[in-house]
Amino acid sequence: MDVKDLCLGALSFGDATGYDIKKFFENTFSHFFLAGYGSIYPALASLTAAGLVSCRTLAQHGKPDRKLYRLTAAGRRAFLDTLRDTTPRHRLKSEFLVLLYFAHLLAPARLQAIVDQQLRNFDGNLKHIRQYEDCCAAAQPLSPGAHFVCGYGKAVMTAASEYIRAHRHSLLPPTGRGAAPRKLIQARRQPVHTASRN
Amino acid sequence: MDVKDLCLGALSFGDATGYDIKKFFENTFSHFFLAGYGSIYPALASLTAAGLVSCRTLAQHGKPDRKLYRLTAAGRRAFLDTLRDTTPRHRLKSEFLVLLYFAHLLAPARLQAIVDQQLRNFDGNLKHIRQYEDCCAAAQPLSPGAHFVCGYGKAVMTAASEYIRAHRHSLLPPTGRGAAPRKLIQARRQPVHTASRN
DNA sequence: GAAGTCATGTAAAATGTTACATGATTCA
DNA sequence: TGAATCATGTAACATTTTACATGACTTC
Repeated sequence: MDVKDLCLGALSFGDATGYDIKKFFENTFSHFFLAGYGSIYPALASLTAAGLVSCRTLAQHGKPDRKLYRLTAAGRRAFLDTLRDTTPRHRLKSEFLVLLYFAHLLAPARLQAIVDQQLRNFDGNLKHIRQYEDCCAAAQPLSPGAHFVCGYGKAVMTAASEYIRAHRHSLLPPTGRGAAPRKLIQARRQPVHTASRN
Repeated sequence: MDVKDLCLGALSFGDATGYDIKKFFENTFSHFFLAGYGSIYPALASLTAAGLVSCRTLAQHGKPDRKLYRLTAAGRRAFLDTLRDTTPRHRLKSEFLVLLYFAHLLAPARLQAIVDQQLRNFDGNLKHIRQYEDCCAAAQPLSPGAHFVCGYGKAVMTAASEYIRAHRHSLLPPTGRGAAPRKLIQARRQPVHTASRN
């Protein structure tokens, strides 16, 4: 399932331009699927060539023409096929966790900054989801799928935040006012024969 | 942060072959970073060319020669620089959630299968993390980073599982013994003008 | 006056996945 | 006898990211 398929999905809710589709992705999928213009515009071009979407060009003054895309019957069928056949993968790619795994090689201040930044990100994402829910719910009730997915995002990010807040101390060397005078902990050089056998 | 950097990280725990490194990734990073041979072997070749790792070839009978890689001083420095400079991103890419977002276009049986499969995956991953913790802890206490990252994985996947178990019914049309005789719910055709403006 | 929004795209570079190719040994 | 483990790699393909290029209008 790639950006092309997601574009079909976005268009299943109505006609849109590439720009609109990016907005839609940001509002709706931001916490589990992202795409930039550099993949959306080529995807739309390729879908048009394949006859899965059609395109009406609307002239504008000053700005580039708006290109309004619409699902064709073939496109709708293709999307349903994708939904039927796609293997539901679920992959996390986290430099954040990699860095924390190597906490013993990081300066304490760096570690602090990384953790704080991630907590802010989660807070921002949570806020974003809540806004999306409120703003959509004002217009019409969210579809069950949208509702489920928002709830999932909130549940997971809340759990992640709580875990981080509860356990961040275990990564940091004991420091600060009231504690014992700051003792720099040396990054232990690991012995060079853990993973090898023979 | 790419596979090359992760290879340096793996080698920071000791010399290893490409094969060992893949094992290491699977044991250690599997829930937030994966790489296959097709990216590991080229990465090691390129690191060797760049002088960040050195390579000893050990002949074997029948099998291809083992190539034992070791971090060079430059490699160790490069890895520390990466740890210092990498922006800690954290991205989920989930076809699972995309499919659920479009629950209204999925056959009920398909929806069931998707959800069940994902729950099994989470259970499997949780088991995998627990085994890793137990097996490592038997040898030596886990590093704080490793411990934190395992705990994070468990916390998040547990929350995800619980959320799914608690809310999956909201995706499925009411069905089954005891309930009202199965009433097929038609996938509502969405009107075609939600996302467009103008 | 600066920043943000609307609006399109291309091209190069980086990255990663998949399939292929080989083959002995060990375990059930 | 078949599957799994050990062990390497290449080549083609797919995909994504990043930077570039343009430019008017609106809001602070």
